[in-house]
Amino acid sequence: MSRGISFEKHDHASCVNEALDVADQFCKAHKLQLTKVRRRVLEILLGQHKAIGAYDILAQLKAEGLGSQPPVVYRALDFLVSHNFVHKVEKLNAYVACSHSGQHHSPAFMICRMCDAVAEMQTSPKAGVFGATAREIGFEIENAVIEAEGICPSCQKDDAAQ
Amino acid sequence: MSRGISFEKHDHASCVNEALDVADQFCKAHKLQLTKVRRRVLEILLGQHKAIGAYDILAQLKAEGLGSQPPVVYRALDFLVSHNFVHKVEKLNAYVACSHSGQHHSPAFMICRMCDAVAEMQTSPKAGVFGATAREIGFEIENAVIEAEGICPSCQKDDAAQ
DNA sequence: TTTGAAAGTGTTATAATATAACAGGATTAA
DNA sequence: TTAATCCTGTTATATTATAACACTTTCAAA
Ligand SMILES: [Zn+2]
Ligand SMILES: [Zn+2]
Ligand SMILES: [Zn+2]
Ligand SMILES: [Zn+2]
Repeated sequence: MSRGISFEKHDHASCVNEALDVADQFCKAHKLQLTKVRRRVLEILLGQHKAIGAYDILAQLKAEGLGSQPPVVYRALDFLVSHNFVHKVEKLNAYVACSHSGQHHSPAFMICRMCDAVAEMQTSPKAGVFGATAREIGFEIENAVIEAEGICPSCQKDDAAQ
Repeated sequence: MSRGISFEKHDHASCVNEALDVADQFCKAHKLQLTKVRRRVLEILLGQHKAIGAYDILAQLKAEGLGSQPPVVYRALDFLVSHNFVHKVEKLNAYVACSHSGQHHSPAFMICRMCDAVAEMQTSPKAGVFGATAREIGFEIENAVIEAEGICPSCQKDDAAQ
């Protein structure tokens, strides 16, 4: 399982650029069209390690003259989600850029309720006690939503400093 | 961890009655008002081991003359959820009666995408690999959404029978 | 047993999230 | 270059959820 990188200090500019590069290459390789709108939505989401609502994204697109109606952003999100460039955080009805773009994987999230930061990590839903119980009762897991809410390391420090 | 009882054949009438009894007793003991609307919403949810949307519940209440506007059902759901008689299934934006009423616990769900049945089981979010990783990166888990989608045993059988 | 505070309900209005449907434009592959 | 496919623009509407305020019920203190 990978680390929750978004909670750690890192070179975010190159974090964004690398992810965009990966997306460009993946789409080229798989003959997918990473169009202007789609690429821009991904870029907006990559801008922050937070989950952003569809209508907030839409507001940005609008300001940039890149489409003004809900279907525009929802279609872009559908594309990005279906190819795993972006995930939906069900608990927030909001969307977050993937930290492991292009690969099929089962994400899990840790959501800070103070600063709204979201860290993604990888899971194996069929492993562990949960998977064992599923097998035991004969339930075939196809995909899993795993989202923990709590407080991130940096907000814990801030809290303690008071 | 308890079994996914809703996927198993069981005496559902007594399953409902027991849950209502537990709720009655819990509310009495904790001086909570399990009012007509609240009790009826719980009963409707207990009727099926499925997640039901707020507006579907509202439609039933309406038909029974028990309140006709959204806030009525959302307030009842707020009460029932806050006391753990009911859980929200985030993936479905829908609500399901708890199978372990009255006790504080961390539910996890298995949702059949064919018949919509929902089975609840108990988890310890802080245990396992996920919890370990959270501790490692210093994230304090307060609560977790764990919802697996897939196919329940009975739908698998039906499928195979084709 | 009044009476006042707290909790619950009824209702109107509106916010927030998401999709259906169809016309038109761009891209791709014959 | 043409047909098929995919993408976008737009209107309209569906679905889920909450704010705000008036009124009623419940409960407990006086
Ligand atoms: Zn970054
Ligand atoms: Zn934080
Ligand atoms: Zn039952
Ligand atoms: Zn099923």
